[in-house]
Amino acid sequence: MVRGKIELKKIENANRLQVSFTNRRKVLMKKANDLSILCDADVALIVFSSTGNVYNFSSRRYGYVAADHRQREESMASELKRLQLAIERAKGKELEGMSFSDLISLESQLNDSLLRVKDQKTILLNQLETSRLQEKRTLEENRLLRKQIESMVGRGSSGPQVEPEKNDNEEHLSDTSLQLGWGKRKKLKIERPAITLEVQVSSD
Amino acid sequence: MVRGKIELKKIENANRLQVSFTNRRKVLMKKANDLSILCDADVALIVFSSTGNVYNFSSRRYGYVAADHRQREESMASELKRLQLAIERAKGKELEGMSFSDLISLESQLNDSLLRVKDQKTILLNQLETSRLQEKRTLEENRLLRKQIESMVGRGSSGPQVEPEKNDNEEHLSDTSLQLGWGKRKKLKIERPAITLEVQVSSD
DNA sequence: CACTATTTATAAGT
DNA sequence: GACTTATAAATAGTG
Repeated sequence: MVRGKIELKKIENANRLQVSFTNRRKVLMKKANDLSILCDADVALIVFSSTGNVYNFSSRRYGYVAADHRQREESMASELKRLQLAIERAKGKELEGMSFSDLISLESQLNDSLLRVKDQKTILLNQLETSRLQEKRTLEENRLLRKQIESMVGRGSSGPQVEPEKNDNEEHLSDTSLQLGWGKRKKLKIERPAITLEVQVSSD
Repeated sequence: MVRGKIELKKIENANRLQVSFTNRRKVLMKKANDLSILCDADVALIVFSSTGNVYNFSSRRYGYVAADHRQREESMASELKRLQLAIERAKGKELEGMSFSDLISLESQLNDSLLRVKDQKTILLNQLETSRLQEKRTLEENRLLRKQIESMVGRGSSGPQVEPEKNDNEEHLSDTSLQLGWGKRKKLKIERPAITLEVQVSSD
């Protein structure tokens, strides 16, 4: 700048500071704008003067508004806090501040939840049972078909015209059904907690 | 700038754009810094390049960090989503995608929660009982004190100096304990499902 | 990255 | 603020 480099420290003269602030702010905004246009960038700039004024620039090609951001972030933060508390309470923690009637409705909600979870378990198991039965039926059908073919071909042929590789299909299917369930049956059985009934009864 | 004014529109040559972006970004940052120091202002600047890079400057004299606002917002949003799902599941909804073992651990967690909630109810009730007893004791004490005063003053005084309206307090407390609980026990008891064991056995 | 011609930005004064 | 001026900084293009 003029008359030698200026040193990088706060301008003491309030008047000069104000003038410098105005000029530099305008230039900064302009350069931010130039950058965003010339170089296809998204730029957001917010300036608080020492007197408390706020100046804002945003290219907002992505709808970015610095001022809004604060608000949005704040509201998200509070929503997050709320949800975290709700979860803690659903886990049966942070219950200290709750009234008795709140506790009761929470308890009843948890009971509802338990029912739903158990229903879902039942649904899953039924699905497995169904597919196991279907698999069994398919296997039986296959067996019958193979028998039928054998009797049709008779002992006249030396090689199998219907390749036993068809078994591949069958095997694949049973593999799937195994994956889906029966390999885990025992494990599932073990993981049974026998506490539900006990808890419910004892608590009343 | 050089060779006549440049026009304010996106630089088409990708290479030149990149160079220009780098230079201009640096200058913009420097000027933001200069402004904040020289003019005692708070400046926050965020730049997203067209390639997705993020550059940030903040004087943050007010603790304001324009920094990865977007990133923070994104992570908050996903955290929010996660929590919302967790809550739905704690409520026993949105269970479709869950594996059987997940369902089982959810069930066991819900059982834990129930226990805790019931404990908390008990604690609350005990507290109420305790304070009710204490209240009773205080009343008794008051009665004795009044008697003592009466005997000290003798038959000289005509009206009661300690008002018997204190009874109000006691009634309020017992009302509360009634409101809070015992009317709903039966309802909770009814909500028992007996499906789990049956299902597990039949599936084997 | 360095150089260079030219435009911009700037402080101080009017 | 707006204009002026002397000088520093930034910039696009080039080597």
